Amino acid sequence: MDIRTLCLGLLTRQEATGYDIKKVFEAELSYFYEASFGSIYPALTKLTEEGLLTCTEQPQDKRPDKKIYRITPAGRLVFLDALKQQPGRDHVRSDFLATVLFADLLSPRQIAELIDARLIDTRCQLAEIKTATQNCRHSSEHFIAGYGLAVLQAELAYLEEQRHVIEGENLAAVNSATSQIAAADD
Amino acid sequence: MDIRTLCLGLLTRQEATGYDIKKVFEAELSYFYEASFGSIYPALTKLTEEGLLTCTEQPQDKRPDKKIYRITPAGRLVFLDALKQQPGRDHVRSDFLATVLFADLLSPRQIAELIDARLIDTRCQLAEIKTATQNCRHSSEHFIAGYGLAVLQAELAYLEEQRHVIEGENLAAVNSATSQIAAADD
DNA sequence: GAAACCATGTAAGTTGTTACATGATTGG
DNA sequence: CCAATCATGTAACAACTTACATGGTTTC
Repeated sequence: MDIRTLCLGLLTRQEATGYDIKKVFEAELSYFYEASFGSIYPALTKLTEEGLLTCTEQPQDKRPDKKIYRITPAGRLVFLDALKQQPGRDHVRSDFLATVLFADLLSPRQIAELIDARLIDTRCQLAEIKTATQNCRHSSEHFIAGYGLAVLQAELAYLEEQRHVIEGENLAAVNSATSQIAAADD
Repeated sequence: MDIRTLCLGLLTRQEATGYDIKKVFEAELSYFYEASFGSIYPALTKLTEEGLLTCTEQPQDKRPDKKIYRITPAGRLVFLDALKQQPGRDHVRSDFLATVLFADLLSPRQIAELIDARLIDTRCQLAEIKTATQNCRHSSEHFIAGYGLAVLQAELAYLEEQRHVIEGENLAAVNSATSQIAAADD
């Protein structure tokens, strides 16, 4: 699902400005989607040209006019149609794991720093999701936030329990990782 | 880290053809990266032009020549430098979660099908990683595979335990505290 | 007084995918 | 006999990011 379609979807919930939509991407959706103004504003403009949105300009003192977008019946139909498509696989892109893949080219200290930073950032992300969840109105938003929390917590636990596998450079490390994978078979 | 850099990194391990590299992306890296031939082949060509790789053509009967790439000392330096950059946040893009976000627009049956398909696919992905792991030689590869397994298992558990939140037709209990949004929908 | 927030938008650039082009070989 | 595997590559396209452009307001 592209940004354009997601914007349309968010507008099935309530009217919003481009700025509002950006905030939703940064909060509720931050775990599984990202979007910059450079993709949101053009998407809204084009959806409006196509008759899927309407736009009301609300003048403001000493600021650009606020453009409030609302979905049209046609827009609703188009979105419902997009929603019926069966979703493909998730796309995960992790610079962290790509770096870890080449841990043998880094010093133990660099590896330790890498993982420490990751732990901090993951905890930070957990806190962000928890904060964002307080504004959720739909049960589906809670479900999604919970999904993100479950994944991040699993990552934290794995990192804490298994970091020694890449931090220590001995053979025992390999055996430990292997047994972890074997245990997962159950 | 872009595909180009990852190709360079994979070639620090051992020589390979573009085809070989594609297989690595489909197996060991499948959980957290994707790459098509359309990005791999041009990347290898360009890296070779820049002197970071060498290429040996090995003629084959009734097939295109096999092009075997090897990393140069310069290539190794460039990669090590890229590896020292602190990795940014993961990028996750999930059509599934984007769809779930609008679960209230789908019928209970559609939601059930959506989740059933997700469970099947997640189990399938788990199996794929387990299979791919059998070829791992480095402890870091085991670590990464374990990471993927840990995340996927957390997803499975969450889905199985929490699917009722979005499936239940009687959402009143879940929503009661916070649902004042009906007015926003027309 | 600096940072963050509010509010919009565009243009250039990056990065990647999909589809096409070619074509033999092997396994179920 | 059809699908998958082996093996390379290009061109058109899609989608998104970054940086630029503008500038007042609120909060620490």
